[in-house]
Amino acid sequence: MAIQDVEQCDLHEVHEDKVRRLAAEMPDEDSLYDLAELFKAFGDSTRIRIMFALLKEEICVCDLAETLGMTQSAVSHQLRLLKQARLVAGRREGKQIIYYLADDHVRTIIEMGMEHVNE
Amino acid sequence: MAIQDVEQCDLHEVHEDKVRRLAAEMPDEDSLYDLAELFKAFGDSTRIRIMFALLKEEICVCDLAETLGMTQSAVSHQLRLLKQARLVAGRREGKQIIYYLADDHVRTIIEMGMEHVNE
DNA sequence: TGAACATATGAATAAATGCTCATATGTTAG
DNA sequence: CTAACATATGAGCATTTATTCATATGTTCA
Repeated sequence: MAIQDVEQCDLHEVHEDKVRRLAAEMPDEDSLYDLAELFKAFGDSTRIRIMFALLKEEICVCDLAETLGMTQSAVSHQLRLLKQARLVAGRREGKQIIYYLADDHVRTIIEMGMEHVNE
Repeated sequence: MAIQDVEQCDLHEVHEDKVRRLAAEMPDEDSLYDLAELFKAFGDSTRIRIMFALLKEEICVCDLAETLGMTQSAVSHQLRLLKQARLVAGRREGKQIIYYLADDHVRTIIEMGMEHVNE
C-alpha cells in the first residue's frame, strides 16, 4: 500500500498530493476577499429588499424608506454599502437623489439565489 | 400641478402611488429572509474558499483544513453553516466525512460574483 | 439670505458572527 | 473493549454589523 493511498488524515499523513493540487488552484486571496465582500452586500434582508425594489424601478431615498417601512437614516446607511460594492448608484435630481441598480449581475445573482431558495 | 407630480418627499407627501405599487410587488418577508440567509453563506472568505475547493473535487474535513491552512474546528463550524444552507453535503467513508457541493447553483452564483468583481 | 426639505454621516449600542479551546461523538483496528 | 483517529459542537471572546439618534451637508424657493 503506497503512502499516498493511506486513508489517514493527521497532520503528517494528509493526502498531500490532493492538498497541494487544490491549494495551487485556489484564486488569490484578494479575489476571494472581494468576492466575499460582494456577497456580504446581498447577505442582509434590508439590502436585499432595496435591490428588489430597484429591480422594478429607480427611486429616491425617501420613497425607498417609506416602501420598506424604515427610517431614512437606516436606508441611507445601507445604500452607502451597496454603493461601495458598486451595486447601486445615485444621481441627484433637485433635492432628491435617485438610486438605481448599477450592475446587471444583480438581477442574475438574485435570480440564482431565488432558484436555490425555492427548491 | 397635480398632487402626484409634487417633487416633495416628506412623510405626508411621498410619491404614494409609486410606494404602494412597489410595496405590493415585494416578495413575502420569508422569501427575502431566506434569500439573505443564503447569500450570507457566500459572504465570508473562509466559506467561499471551502466552496471553491469543493468546485474542484470532494474532500474530507482534514484535507480541507490543511488546504486552507485552518484548524479542523474552524472548518467544521463553517461546514455546518454551509450544510444548513443546503450548499454542501457530506457522506461518511470510514472515519472520514467527505464533503461535496450539494447544489449546482453554487457554481453559477460564484461565477456571477466573479464577473462583477473582475469588472 | 434664510427656511424647509432631502440625504449623508459620526457615535453609540445591541446583536450577530468567526475563531479558539476543550471536549463529545462516532468509527476502525488491534 | 480500548486506543487512536476524524469530525462535531458548546462556551467564551473579540470583531463586525445594523439600527438609532443627533447633526452636518447640500439643494430649492421665497
